[in-house]
Amino acid sequence: MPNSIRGASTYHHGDLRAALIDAAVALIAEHGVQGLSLRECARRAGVSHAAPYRHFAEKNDLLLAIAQQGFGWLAEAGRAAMTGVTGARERLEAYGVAYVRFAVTHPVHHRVMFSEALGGAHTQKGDEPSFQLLVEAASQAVGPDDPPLLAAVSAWSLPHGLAMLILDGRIPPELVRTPDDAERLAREVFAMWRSGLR
Amino acid sequence: MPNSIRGASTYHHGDLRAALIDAAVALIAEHGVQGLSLRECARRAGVSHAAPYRHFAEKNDLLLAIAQQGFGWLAEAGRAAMTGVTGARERLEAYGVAYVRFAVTHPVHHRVMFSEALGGAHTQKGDEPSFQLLVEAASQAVGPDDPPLLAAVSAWSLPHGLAMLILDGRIPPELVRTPDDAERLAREVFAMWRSGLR
DNA sequence: CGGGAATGTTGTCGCTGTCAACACAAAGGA
DNA sequence: TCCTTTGTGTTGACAGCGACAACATTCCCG
Repeated sequence: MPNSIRGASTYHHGDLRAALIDAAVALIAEHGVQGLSLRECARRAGVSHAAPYRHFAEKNDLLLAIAQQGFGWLAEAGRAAMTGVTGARERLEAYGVAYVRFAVTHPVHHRVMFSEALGGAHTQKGDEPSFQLLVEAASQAVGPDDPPLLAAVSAWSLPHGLAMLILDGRIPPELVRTPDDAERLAREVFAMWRSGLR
Repeated sequence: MPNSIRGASTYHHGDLRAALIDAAVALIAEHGVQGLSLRECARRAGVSHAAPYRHFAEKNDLLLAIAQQGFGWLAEAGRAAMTGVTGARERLEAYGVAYVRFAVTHPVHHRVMFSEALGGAHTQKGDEPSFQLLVEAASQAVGPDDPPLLAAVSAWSLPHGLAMLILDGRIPPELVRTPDDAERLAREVFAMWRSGLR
């Protein structure tokens, strides 16, 4: 029972872990990953400066939790985008478009998921579901003898690069005002690689 | 006359600005952008903790200097890779391959160039030479009526995404042990988009 | 009802970015 | 030659941070 609901201030917060994650996401949205501070998160959660250490051994663990949340959402979005799509290449493209939309919809999560602070963390191993999804789709898009990994890397690089460029503000903002804009741009980029830039 | 050359310790360093940049690059290579510390840079340059402020108004300005150095090198590498290549699409691909090689050869610079800490900085405007180069090449690769910006974005996204994935360690390391490996991988990814993943 | 086990607090440490005040050195005009 | 100006490096200070230890409170389960 969080304080904010109860009104009265209880010694125990109730769901401090989730509150800290939310505060961290908000803080990163305001001041970037570099501007994240455990003490400020604690302040916003109405809790003392050392309380976060009961839930996260160190600052990076908080970032890791955000990343895990993001990878879960991404796998979900990718799965949803691919259901009903039958052609292998169409599935890859659907995943890519959903990838870009996810990045634009959850910019903080996407940035944290691929921030270097998580260097040696769990996402390095290929067992991330969102990545597995991609490799599966890729393996069906190439011949049985071709290395599926190469196809997966190829199919991942394009939406990943586009998403990064958008988040970094390198794409003219009028092209990506809304998630729908970003999705349309992603489709156009895919189309360009399918036809024009051959 | 730097202290290290003179042997004797002189009050004035001689080229502290460059020394600080080099120290910062080394530090980031060891501990990531988050692990960069002006005081540690000063220590490694054999100088007091506040000396860097005579050359950089704040920490971000040091990162900005690294980024500018990187953008210069990138434009240089891109120009070199495209000279002698005549076909418009071949030029775009040559730029992309050089882009990936640059990122692998100067990982710290590439990471800083696209780190969020530089948010509102100069690289946002499209007047970066390395970006101009890309737009020019793209405008020749599409029909005269097609928007060159879209082609540029498309041609940028793929190598940018691949470079990011490599730097983040998301590509199996045996594929990218050396810059030559990375360059080969980049060519294969381009080839895959040209033929297979249509 | 009682005693761990969680969870939150207070206090502390060293480190950092940044500023202000001061010290030294090089350059150039009198 | 001297002496002032300007650039550069130093010392000292302050607040904020991550992290730890010691302590307080509450929850839960036997």
